[in-house]
Amino acid sequence: MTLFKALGDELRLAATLLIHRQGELCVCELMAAFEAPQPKVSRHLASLREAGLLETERRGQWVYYYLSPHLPDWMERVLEETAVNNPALIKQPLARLKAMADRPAVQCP
Amino acid sequence: MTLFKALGDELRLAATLLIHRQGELCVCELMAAFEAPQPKVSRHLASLREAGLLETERRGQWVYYYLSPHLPDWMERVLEETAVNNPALIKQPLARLKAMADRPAVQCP
DNA sequence: ACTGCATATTCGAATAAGCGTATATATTGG
DNA sequence: CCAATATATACGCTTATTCGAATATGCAGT
Repeated sequence: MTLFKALGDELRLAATLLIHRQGELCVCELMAAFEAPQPKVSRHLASLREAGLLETERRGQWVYYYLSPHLPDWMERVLEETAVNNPALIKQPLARLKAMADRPAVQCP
Repeated sequence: MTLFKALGDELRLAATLLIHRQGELCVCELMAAFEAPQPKVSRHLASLREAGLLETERRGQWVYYYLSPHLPDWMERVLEETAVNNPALIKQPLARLKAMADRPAVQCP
């Protein structure tokens, strides 16, 4: 049961929720959303991946993180409950993400 | 969002689920269930209480811990999901609890 | 091959968590 | 008041986490 330890850090929790909300995000987008230095973001994403929560796909120079499709249903429900009931956790990061300039590969402009 | 940090420790998570399952438990029952020393149990329970997950009621020499009635519904659902999908977490503690001798104030013998 | 950008990793330092032992507090029953 | 039991807290120590700075890797374009 490493789920809760993984979500026990504020940045990791918010990043997970933001990724859940957005489908997928690359490191530089998360840096912008959380105004956090690159190694910090990278490290936390790595531990989320090691915990089995996230998976990655390299696309050009960017590495995209998304929720693991192998996540047990109950864990997805936990994330969903958390997201629905704590919108404040990602409100600002979401705003900064939308305001981000030179965002790579935005799906719907 | 201190919920996940509180549940990030294995003993705290299992104790919370056991209390959720049993309604309420005193410190010595949890010591027996987890075969853990008293200060350890006491400290973890204190941090769960500080996190708002548990409340206490002294009854004679015993202090009973139970899920806070003020827990937001979504947190209760998270606990429920976790309990239902991770029965192994409390299986042995539950067995030891039932096998416990001189258990104080058992509701239904 | 070289440069620039994105990401990952390493390193040492700082901080926080957790533990066991010892001690303090509360309650009960003499 | 005293002894016994249950629980809480304080202390020092060990181990984990987290961090920033520096460095390494990987890909793209020239």
